[in-house]
Amino acid sequence: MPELPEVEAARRGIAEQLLHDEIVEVDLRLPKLLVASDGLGLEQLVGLSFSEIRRHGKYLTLLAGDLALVIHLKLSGQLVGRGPTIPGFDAGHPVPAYGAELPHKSTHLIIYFASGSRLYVTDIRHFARVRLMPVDDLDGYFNNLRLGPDVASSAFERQWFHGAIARRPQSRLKPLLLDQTFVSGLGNIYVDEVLYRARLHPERLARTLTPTEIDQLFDAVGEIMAIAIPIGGANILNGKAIPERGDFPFVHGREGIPCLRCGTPIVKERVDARGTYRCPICQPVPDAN
DNA sequence: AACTACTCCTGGAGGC
DNA sequence: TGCCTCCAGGAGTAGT
Repeated sequence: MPELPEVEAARRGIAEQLLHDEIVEVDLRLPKLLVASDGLGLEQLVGLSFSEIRRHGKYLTLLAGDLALVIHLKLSGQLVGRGPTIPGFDAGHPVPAYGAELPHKSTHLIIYFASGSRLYVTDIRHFARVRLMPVDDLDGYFNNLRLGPDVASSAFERQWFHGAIARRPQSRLKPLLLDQTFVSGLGNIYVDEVLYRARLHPERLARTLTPTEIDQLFDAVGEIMAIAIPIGGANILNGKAIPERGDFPFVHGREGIPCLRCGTPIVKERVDARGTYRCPICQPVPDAN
């Protein structure tokens, strides 16, 4: 699913290929994709162009005039750029059933630009949302979400992390890292990757971590992001699997496959109703806390 | 305030 | 092969 690296790939694609290109038409095919503030509609984007794009965690914000689009791809959303004068990009969850043809049954929004470029929003499961609001409402919207620091930003800092872990002593590590108000950007796949790299069991309690283990966890977040972001995430790059991605993801989705470190078969379990993968030797079950 | 449960969806996988 | 059932899960919201 689209997590920070995939959303960052979308941010870069839009930033490099679709800014400052006049919007000439907007085609909303799945009305509930859009959540618009009172009195606003996507047709008000026509004649404007996107001037800036920001990302915080898994949220993207596009600015056009005094309007803002806030996009969340949720479980299965995808942003695709196409055009006669741009390289194009595919970021997020692919829609394999329909191949490369666009638009298709799961294409829910198309934004047409003056250059001939198009931005497609696709989503198999219809969970993604695009919010349209006045720029002046952005701060209020994000303040209300109370997002933690973006794990790929300078705000995600080692000493802060030690303190933040200490403030959530009773939390299990996996639910804690998935909590976007704790840190922002990690989802089910990358939390598994981070905990595997840090050799920590998903249900360890925060208060049982030694300072060294907190450092390992902090470092693992940065290292996994440093691997995933340059390749555009775990799912796809430019619409197809990434042959050069090697073994990545290292643990998620690898049930029964030998651990890359010790050869023990990876196990799949449920933690808070989420499929969770770990190495039973590298990430041993904690003692009773 | 801080938990948990429920909700939204449909392609793909598995059973027979 | 085909029909059926079930699963995947981020985050907003309602309920406790």
